[in-house]
Amino acid sequence: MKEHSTIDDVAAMAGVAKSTVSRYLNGKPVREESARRIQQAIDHYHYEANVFARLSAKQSHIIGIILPGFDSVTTPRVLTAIDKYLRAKSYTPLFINTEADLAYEVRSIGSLARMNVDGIILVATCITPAHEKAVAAVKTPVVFMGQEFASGVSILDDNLAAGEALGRYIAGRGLSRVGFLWVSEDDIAVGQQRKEGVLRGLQACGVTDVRNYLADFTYQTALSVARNILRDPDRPEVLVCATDRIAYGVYKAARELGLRIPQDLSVTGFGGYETNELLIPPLTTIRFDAETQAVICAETVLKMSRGEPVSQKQLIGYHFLEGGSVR
Amino acid sequence: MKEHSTIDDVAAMAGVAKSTVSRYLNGKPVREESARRIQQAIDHYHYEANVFARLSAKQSHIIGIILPGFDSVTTPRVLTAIDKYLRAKSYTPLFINTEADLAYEVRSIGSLARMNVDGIILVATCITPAHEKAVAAVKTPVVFMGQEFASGVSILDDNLAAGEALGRYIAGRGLSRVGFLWVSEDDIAVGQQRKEGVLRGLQACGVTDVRNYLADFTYQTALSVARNILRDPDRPEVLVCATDRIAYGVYKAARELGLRIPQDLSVTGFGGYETNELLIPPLTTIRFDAETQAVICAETVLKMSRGEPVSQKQLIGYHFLEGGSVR
DNA sequence: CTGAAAGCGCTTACAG
DNA sequence: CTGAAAGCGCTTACAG
Repeated sequence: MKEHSTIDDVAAMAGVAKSTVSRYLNGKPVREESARRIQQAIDHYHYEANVFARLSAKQSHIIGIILPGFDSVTTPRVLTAIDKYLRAKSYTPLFINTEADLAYEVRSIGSLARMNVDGIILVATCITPAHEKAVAAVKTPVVFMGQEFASGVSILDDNLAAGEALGRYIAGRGLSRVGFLWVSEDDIAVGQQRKEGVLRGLQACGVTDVRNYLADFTYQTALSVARNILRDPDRPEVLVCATDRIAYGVYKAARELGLRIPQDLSVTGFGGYETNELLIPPLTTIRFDAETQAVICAETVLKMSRGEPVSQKQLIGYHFLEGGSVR
Repeated sequence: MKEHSTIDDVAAMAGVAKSTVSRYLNGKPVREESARRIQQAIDHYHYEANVFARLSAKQSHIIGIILPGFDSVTTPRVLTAIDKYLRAKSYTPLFINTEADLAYEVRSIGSLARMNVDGIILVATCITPAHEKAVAAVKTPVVFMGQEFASGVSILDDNLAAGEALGRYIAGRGLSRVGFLWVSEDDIAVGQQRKEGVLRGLQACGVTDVRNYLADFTYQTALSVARNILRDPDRPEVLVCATDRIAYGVYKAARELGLRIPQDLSVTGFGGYETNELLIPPLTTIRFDAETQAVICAETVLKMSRGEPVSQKQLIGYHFLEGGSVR
C-alpha cells in the first residue's frame, strides 16, 4: 500500500477520471453529482494535492521570496506578513535565504523561475547589473523590496521624506553641530537616500555643520566607532544614526564615558524597534511600516502574475516617534 | 524557444541520454568523456536541475521545517543555522510557518510527507496526541525541537539543569522570598520543566517561600502583571522570569514605580538575548545555544533519513550569564 | 461537463 | 557505463 493517497485514488473512489478531480480542485465547472462524490473521496482519504507535482501547470501558485537573512529586526515581521497574505490567497511561499550573498541572490532568481513560481519577491540590500540581467532573462515577475530597481518594480520606504522630517526636527530643536553615524553608500536606500533626506531637512533650516562617520549595520561596529567619536571633546551635539541598532551602540558608548543623553549628547535612529521603550531615555526615531510594505509586495507580485498593471515604484509612509533622546 | 533549459537540452548537446545526465548530476559513475561533455553543456546552458521535478526520486533532498512563527528572538537564529547546515549538504530547506496553529502544524506533517521530503524538523511549542498520530502515520522521519516527544526523537534545551543552576545561585545570594513570573504549564519545556529546575535548585538550598504569578510570552502581559506584583509592599525579593522578555516587563514596571534593580528588587531571565547589554543593570540570565540546537536537529534528521541510528533525546547545554540584576 | 492521452522535468529499474 | 522506457502526481488541450 502506498503511503499517501493520490489524485488517482480519489478519482477511482469517486468513479471519475483524474482530470475531472483536477478540475474540481481548481475550481473549474464540474457536475454537481461528480463534485459531491469527489469531495466524499477527498474527505475519506484526507486527500490534499501535492503542490510540487504541478510541473505542467500554467500557474504553480508558488511565490518565491529571496531574503538576505532571517536575522534582522524587520525581516521576521516582513516574512510573517507576506506568509499570511499569500496563504490567505492559497499561494505557497518558498523562502530562499541567501545570507546576503549577492551571487547566490542572482542565481536564485533563475532557480525560482525554473521551479515555475508565479512570482518573486526579492528583499534587496543592493541591486547590481547582474540582478537586472537575471530579471530581464526570466518572464517570472519580480518585485524588489527595500531598494529602488530602476528597470522594474520596487516597493520601498520613503526614506527621503522620513529623513527630511527628522532633519527638520533636529534643526528645530536648535542643534547645529551634527554627526552622521552611517552605513556605506553601497546601500542606496539607507546609505544614500535616507541620509540625503536628513541633509535636506537640516539644510532647509540652515544647518550645515555636518560631519560623517562610517559604521555598518552591526551593534559592535557602532559601539567602537561611537567610542572614538565621543572621546573627542569637539564632538557633534547630535549623532544621527542610520538605524536604531547603531543608536544602541551610541547609547552604550555614552554610558561608558559618563555622557548623559540628551543633556550631553542627542541621538536619533531609524527603525522604531520594540525594544526602544526599554532604553533610558526612549530613542527618538522613525518607524516604517514593515507589515504594510510586505502586504503591498505580495499584492503587487500577484497582480503582476495575473498580468495586471502595477506601479513601477511604491513608497511606504513613515511615523515619527518622539522619544527623549534629543535635547 | 523555451525559457529555461532542461535536462533534455543538456543531454542533446552532450550527445547522451538524459538518464546519463541524471546519473552525472547525482554523482553516479559516468564515463570520463561523457562527464566532460555533460559538464560543458551544463556550463553552456547555465543549467541547474529543478529541485521540485524529482517526483519519482527516492530522495528529494528537501527537508521540511515547521515553525510556529518567524517572530521570536531565537527563531531567526535557529533558521539561519538550519538553513546553512542543510545547504552545505546540498539539501533544500522548505519552511512552513504555522503561526502557532496546532491543527495546521499537524496537517503540515502530512503535507510535507506527501511532498516527499526526506525529513521534517518541527519547532514545537506543544505536542498533542494529534501530533503523535500524524508522525506515526508517515514514514518520513520527524524530529521535534524544543519540546520532548515521548514516542519519538526530540532535541531540547536542558531546562532542568539550567533552572537548577539558577535556583542555587539565587539561594546562594541569600534571597529567600521568591516570585515566579511564568508562562502556562501547557508548555511542558518552559512552563513546567524550566520552573521545576529552579524549584529544585532553591529547595536544595532550603528556600521554600515561593509564590507563582501567571504571565505569557508577551512583553505587554509581563508589564501589566509586574505592575500589580510590585505595587504590593509585601512583594517577593526576587522575580524569577520564564524568559528575558518577561524580565523586560519587570524592568519597565520597576522603573515606573521607582524601584531600583537590584537594590529594591532582584530579577532574572532565561534567554540571553543580545539586547540585554543595553539594560541597566544587565540582566542575570541563562543562555541556551540555539545554533548548536539547530545544527544537531539538522544533523539528526539527515541521519534518520539515511536510516542511521540516533538518540531519542538530546539535551543542549546552557550558559549562566551573571549580570547585575540580582542583589 | 468529461475522459483518454500527452506532457511537465526529473529518476529509476532493466537490458545491454 | 549507457539508453529506451516507464513512472512520479499533477495539468492541459482535445475530442466528444
